[in-house]
Amino acid sequence: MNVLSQTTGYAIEALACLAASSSKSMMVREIAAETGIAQAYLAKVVQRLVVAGVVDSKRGYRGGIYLSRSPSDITIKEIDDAVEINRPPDRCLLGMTSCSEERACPAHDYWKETRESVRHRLTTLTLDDIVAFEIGRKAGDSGSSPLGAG
Amino acid sequence: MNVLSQTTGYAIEALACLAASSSKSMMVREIAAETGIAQAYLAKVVQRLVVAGVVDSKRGYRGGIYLSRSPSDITIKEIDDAVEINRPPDRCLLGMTSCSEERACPAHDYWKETRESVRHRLTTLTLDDIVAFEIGRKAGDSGSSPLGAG
DNA sequence: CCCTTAAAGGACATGAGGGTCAATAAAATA
DNA sequence: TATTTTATTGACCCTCATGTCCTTTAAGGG
Repeated sequence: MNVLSQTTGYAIEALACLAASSSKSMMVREIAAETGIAQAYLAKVVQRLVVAGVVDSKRGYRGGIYLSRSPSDITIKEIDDAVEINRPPDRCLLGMTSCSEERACPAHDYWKETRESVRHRLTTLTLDDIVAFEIGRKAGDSGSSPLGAG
Repeated sequence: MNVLSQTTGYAIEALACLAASSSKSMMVREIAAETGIAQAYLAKVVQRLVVAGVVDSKRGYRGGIYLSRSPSDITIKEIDDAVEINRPPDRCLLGMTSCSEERACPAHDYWKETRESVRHRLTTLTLDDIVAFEIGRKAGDSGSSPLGAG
């Protein structure tokens, strides 16, 4: 049971790394080194963020990428949408293809509410929250999560 | 955002079809015809259910498959476990590999609770509930779901 | 203008999920 | 026993997510 893909996870980690950096701009290579994500693949992921306008980029000498907005203004949902292009529609909770809005399966309404709840979290959570997580992580801290036990 | 795989969905539909049938036993071919699932693939899926002891089978002339227990005694979770062999562990809500129980991401606790809620639904919901769904479907009925709006 | 540098982009590799097809094994019946 | 029937099994194919490698394009600095 997964919500965001591993690739979207990479995007989040990379952007959090960028947002947490003291310098405004970073090279993909630096981010890859810090996060441990494979550089060549991360470059492809970053490309999608550039296309979506989440980050801006500059080529060549002294090039790199930088956030197009404040971290508090970039939601996880937005990052996910940027990365997951041509996303297949959500399946029924039970995986049944015969389940539809008109003829709901026994878990249909429950699942609809749950999906909506998750979607709400994703639009509420911003890069700032992730940065706090990353900082805490480096400090060996186990500080409380911004959203609590939900 | 998917919970059960398409293949598990096939298993549920097939078992519901079997449970709803007036005859105790059905051939895979019949179930495939009624559900619209590809026969050759359904045979493989059914095989996993046989191995897991959810259904029994008989080969040759007048052979077929039949439920090993009452439909009210077969949970969706059990079907899922039977089908999903070697299932990879659940990812963090945010897809971050660096998230763990020791150093939780900002959505960790929330996601843990949500996962548990879904798991509970899956262990509560039985084949009987699905059969009711299928029967209502054939009748063009839009009857209420056994579990309500959750 | 030439060289270096870093993002952009294309070609290809790999593994899992979903799916097909043909061969094999057991069960009933003629 | 021979034939039919149906589950079982193995080999193969397609698509997609993930990932690597190599070339191309733009931007600065000498």
